[in-house]
Amino acid sequence: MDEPANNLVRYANYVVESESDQPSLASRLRLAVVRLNRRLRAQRASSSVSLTQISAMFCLRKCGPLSPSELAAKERVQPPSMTRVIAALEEAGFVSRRQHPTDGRQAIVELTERGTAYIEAEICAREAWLDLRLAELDPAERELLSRAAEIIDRMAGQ
Amino acid sequence: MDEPANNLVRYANYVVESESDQPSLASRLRLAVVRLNRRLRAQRASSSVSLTQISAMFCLRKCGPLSPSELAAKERVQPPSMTRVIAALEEAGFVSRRQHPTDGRQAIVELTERGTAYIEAEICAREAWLDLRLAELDPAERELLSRAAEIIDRMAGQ
DNA sequence: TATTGTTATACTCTATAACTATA
DNA sequence: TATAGTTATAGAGTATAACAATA
Repeated sequence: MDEPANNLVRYANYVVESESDQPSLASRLRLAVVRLNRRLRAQRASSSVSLTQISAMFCLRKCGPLSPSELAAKERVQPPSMTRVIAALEEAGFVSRRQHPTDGRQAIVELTERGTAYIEAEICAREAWLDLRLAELDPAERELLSRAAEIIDRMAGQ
Repeated sequence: MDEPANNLVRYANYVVESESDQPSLASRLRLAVVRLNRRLRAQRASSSVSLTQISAMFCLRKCGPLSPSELAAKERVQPPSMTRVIAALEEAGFVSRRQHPTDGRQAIVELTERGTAYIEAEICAREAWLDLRLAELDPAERELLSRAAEIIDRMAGQ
């Protein structure tokens, strides 16, 4: 798994392969992600739930109840950031908090029925803009993005 | 170009195709982009230039000198947001501002020599994290991400 | 002493509304 | 009156540092 030399070789190959008058793959992927993220955040106006909050709720739905620290680690943010996300979700009634049965320091955060329903239903409407953009692509492009989403998420989770 | 009915059909097909126990492509792509964006922003600590500023400089390098409004439109942000980006870049000496020859209201923003050098050189170092992640992929995955970056940027630019 | 979580504080990115200067 | 740009202000998202409670 840990083969820096090999990675460097492959990296060199990849650089050499790229056309010299075009930005690197890293540059292009970064700019694409920055711009799509900006557009997605701009769609939040119609909803009271932010992208960050939705991302955390997705994580809870996928993983089940988690402590704030676990949730912060999975979302790759610092604990104080997650404190704020959880507080907002709790106030909205989308997650509940209870004490850990044996460790008084820990809390356990889980989706409420309302939070689950929100994630499973309202998100579709919320994603209308992206859904439309995706619908304008041809099936091969969507298939490509589907695999790209998997790779990107894997990279971001490292 | 404008075929909503066709898009709806294709959208329906795409929904039917997806596995019912898996989040939609829109959800997965959105979460992947949010998480990678977060990781990329976290890499900014070592540099004084933000992702947003770099994105604007890339645009200037690609398009040549632009007015603040044109730059804001291309980056899909509001003019006041671009005002701040330009001010920061100007203070850092990466862009310069001059008056439009005939229209006194307009300004023209362009990369300085220093800004051009920055974009063409220092970005590579700045993207070390993403470069490493990309180097760990196999060539087919990088090729896939290269095409995905193109599609994503096109979607975000609409 | 180490871990979990929160509070305090600050910075970036973005937006809208209101203003100034020019056309 | 319309356009280009800036200033004022606000809110989201994130971080680090310092603190409290528990193990």
